[in-house]
Amino acid sequence: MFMGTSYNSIDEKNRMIVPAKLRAGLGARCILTKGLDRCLYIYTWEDWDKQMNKIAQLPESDPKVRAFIRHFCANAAECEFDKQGRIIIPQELKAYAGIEKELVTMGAMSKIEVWSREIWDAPDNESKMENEDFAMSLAEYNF
Amino acid sequence: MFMGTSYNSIDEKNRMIVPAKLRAGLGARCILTKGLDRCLYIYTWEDWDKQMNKIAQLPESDPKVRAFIRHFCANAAECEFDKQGRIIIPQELKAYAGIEKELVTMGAMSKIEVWSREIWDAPDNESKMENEDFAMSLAEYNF
DNA sequence: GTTTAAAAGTGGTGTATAGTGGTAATATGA
DNA sequence: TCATATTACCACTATACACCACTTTTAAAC
Repeated sequence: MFMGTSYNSIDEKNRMIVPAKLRAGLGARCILTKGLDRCLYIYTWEDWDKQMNKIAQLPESDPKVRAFIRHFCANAAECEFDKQGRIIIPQELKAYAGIEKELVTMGAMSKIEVWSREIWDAPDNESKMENEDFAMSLAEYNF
Repeated sequence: MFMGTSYNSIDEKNRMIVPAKLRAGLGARCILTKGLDRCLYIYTWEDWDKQMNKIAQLPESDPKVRAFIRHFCANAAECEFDKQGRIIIPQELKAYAGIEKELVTMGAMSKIEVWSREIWDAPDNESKMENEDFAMSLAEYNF
């Protein structure tokens, strides 16, 4: 179970630190790919496998399903850590997430999300629930 | 069932004591996260786990669910006690609760609430209802 | 009521390691 | 062969963590 938030940066060689606490939950390698919002997902190898199996159940005749598969798989990169615990973010993914320098890494249950700090902190970021929204959602889901 | 109130302080290293009486009800570790008002919640690991399992059932394709997961996980910290029974409060949570030095810790049924003392004692603290007010409100729920 | 002892809470110090930046070596392509 | 890009390696710094010592409070016994 990944959780917690870290603020770090990416260097000119596109290396990013995976915070030690989160790193401990990944093995020797991990999968980096495009997320559903403007962020990147990091999966453990095992969870990635599960996701793939889930997706494999979807009907490929549906164009939306095909687009979904492309979104996930075409950009997936298998990453290994260097001795300092960093992975390299491919250009394509970096661009997709709008990452320039500062980034936010957060645990999100079975995966890790990586955001550009500017995008994450932006006032119009709908993915970031403010407190009242959150309280409302709690009621909605009978929490 | 957590009960009682304690007044303590946080030090420069963001360490706070979990009062011994409350600590006994938590195991070796606990979860610290944002509360609904301007306070923090401490959950037992078991309670947290239950909540997480509930959330894991929700469909991730729903943007609200994703935001929900982010709010829950990103703001949560798994805490372990040091030999003196203290936990470390992450910067983000400290800022959210407006904690500077003095804090109030109170048992609240299945969880523990942590408040900045200044905010808790403030005359405009709506969370601290005086008798007539809350008695009225409870009538609404047939209490 | 006073004394004693144990537990709870506070503060500080040193060490390990996480994170950052840079350099060297290897590979790749022109 | 040379220039560029990529990868692996190394070194430094700041922070976080574990440990220790002390103070204060609470409880208990005389």
